[in-house]
Amino acid sequence: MVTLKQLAADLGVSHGLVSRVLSNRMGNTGVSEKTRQTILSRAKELNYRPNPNASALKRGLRGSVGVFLHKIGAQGTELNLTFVDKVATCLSDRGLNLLVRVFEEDEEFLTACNPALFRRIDGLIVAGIWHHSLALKLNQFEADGLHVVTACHGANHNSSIPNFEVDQEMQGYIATRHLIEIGCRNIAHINIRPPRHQGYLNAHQEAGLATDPRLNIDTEDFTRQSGYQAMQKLHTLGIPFDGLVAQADSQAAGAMYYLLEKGHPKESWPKITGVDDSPIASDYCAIPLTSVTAEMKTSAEMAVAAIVSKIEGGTATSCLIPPRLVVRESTVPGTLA
Amino acid sequence: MVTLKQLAADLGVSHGLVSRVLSNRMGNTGVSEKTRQTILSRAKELNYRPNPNASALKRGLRGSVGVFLHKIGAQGTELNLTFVDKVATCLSDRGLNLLVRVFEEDEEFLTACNPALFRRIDGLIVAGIWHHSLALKLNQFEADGLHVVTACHGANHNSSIPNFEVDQEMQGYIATRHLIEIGCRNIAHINIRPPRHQGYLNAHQEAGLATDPRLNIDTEDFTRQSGYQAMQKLHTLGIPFDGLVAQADSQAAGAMYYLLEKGHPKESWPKITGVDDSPIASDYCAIPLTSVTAEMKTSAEMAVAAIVSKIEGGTATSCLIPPRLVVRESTVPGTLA
DNA sequence: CTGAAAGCGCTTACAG
DNA sequence: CTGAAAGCGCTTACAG
Repeated sequence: MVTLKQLAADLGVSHGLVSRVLSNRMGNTGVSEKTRQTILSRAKELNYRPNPNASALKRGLRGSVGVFLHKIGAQGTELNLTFVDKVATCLSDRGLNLLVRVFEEDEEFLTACNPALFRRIDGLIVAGIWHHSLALKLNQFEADGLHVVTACHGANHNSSIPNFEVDQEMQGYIATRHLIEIGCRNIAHINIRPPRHQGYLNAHQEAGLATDPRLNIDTEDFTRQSGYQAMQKLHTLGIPFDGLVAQADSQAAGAMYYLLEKGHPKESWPKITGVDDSPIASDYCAIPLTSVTAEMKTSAEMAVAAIVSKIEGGTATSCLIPPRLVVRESTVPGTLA
Repeated sequence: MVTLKQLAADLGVSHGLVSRVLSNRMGNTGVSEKTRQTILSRAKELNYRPNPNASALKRGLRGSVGVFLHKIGAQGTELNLTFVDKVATCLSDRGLNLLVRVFEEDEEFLTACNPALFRRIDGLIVAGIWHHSLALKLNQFEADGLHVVTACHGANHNSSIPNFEVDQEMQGYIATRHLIEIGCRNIAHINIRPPRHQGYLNAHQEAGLATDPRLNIDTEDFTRQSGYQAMQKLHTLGIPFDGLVAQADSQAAGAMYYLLEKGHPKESWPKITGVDDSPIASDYCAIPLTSVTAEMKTSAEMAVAAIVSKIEGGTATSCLIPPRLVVRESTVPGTLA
């Protein structure tokens, strides 16, 4: 557990110099390259790490970043854990601590957002679903001097707060394009988020195909139940279709469950896609589900980079992250899981 | 953002006194009750919070606790997120930071356990599955002066490291007792963890019932697939049974899926129980599943209390946490979800 | 090109 | 009963 002073004494230079060299904040100070190298290599040898508490104290920082998570995704998707894990690792790599809170309801969020908490963090990453009252709150935090970035779905791009979310329109688009490419010509849609629906429409337009509005089923939430009911409605309609774009793995699971329960042989099922690429897709669907990624890791990385930049006085701009398609049995039989 | 000195100046006393009063560490110091109350109330009014960095620095602590999570439970159970969330809240309430890492493989764990990390934490909470090589590693950390507690399943109780886990024998016991109470007399068992199996046996013995060893199906893992295959084996055996104790919600889900796929009417299904009380039980089973809790929140609370106690120079002892039964449709039709 | 010194906000042994 | 003072491990403006 070597300290700066011990390291400096060992090297025979002042600890101020060592600090400046190691943190690469030389200011008006100069060093010979030789001394610099000696300091760097000895620091490595002795495994020196600055004490984050002392550093933060001196620099007037807290050394922690808050990560507030509104639970998103249907239960069981584990999107949240993936996000937290990645944020934690990225922050830790930069010597920052993490203050996590997970919320199910807005009220809990507001309670947790108290002055006591804000005394302990330099910045706040908020993840979940974007909505107007949340944005107002966050703008107020910014005005009070707390740096904020979001990794929220459906963010308003006019907001001055940088946001990092997957491109939902592209999610709808690549799922639909995939179905078209493998030969589907009548593709139903379990609809809830307009951007994803737009992607569904765009893929059809690009391929010169018409969409049948009757095959679009609006739903209220991302539960398995809503997928089940949507499939039931489609079935009742009686219009044949050979593809189904669901907006969540959980909904796709519910749709498959309906088909299974009603005894439809699997060979007769439409080709189905989901969204999230969650354990539900790989393990909890009747047929392993082709799905579009939610890019939680990427948004975590970007959110951390952005909050760090803001804390250090820099800037950060929003980014819409492109998703990827993960092909499984539900659209291409014989695919290895 | 009031500091100790500002608060002291406002009160007209020395900041040393304020520190001692607020932290309740009076040592040889005395204060009149009146002064004490004045200090306390003014601190509250001004919303004073000690700077955790300064406090930790002075006290020779790091102010952070590591939480290392070996992913446990089948995917989709969200046990891990529940645990992290609770640990985070408990630590935060005590002014401690959190350094989370989530691991899937032992190797990642070992890589993360490096000196650089240990410079940043006062203690380590390890959650996941207990195994011997892990224990050796943890004992070594303890020897190196890092405080460790575990919240691991299947811990060896001879270990000197305090462990907080749900009572697995009781999990098997209360699930089985419940089935016996509602009238089941031939109860199959999807078996993987010996303690849970022991609980299954104990419940029978207590009720004066014999168990049929042929209805015990050994499995290799907690996946849905293993539950599916176990149900298939039971079906092939042809021995009638009216209850089924699965050792995980995921296995129960797989067993139900088999029954559904083979077209067995739900009325003819055995009464089924799971373990974990996860979203799988409530949302992803063909029938909402009666399940036994994993008590992740309680073990998180206990682990935090224990690590804090150790850091502050106290002691901590292991605890086996009693689980609870959550009754749903799969054993008592008509139960509200 | 380099070092001495002040100070971040606390805690606590010590002196009165 | 109470306060002045040293010092935790850093960073950085300043003097040489």
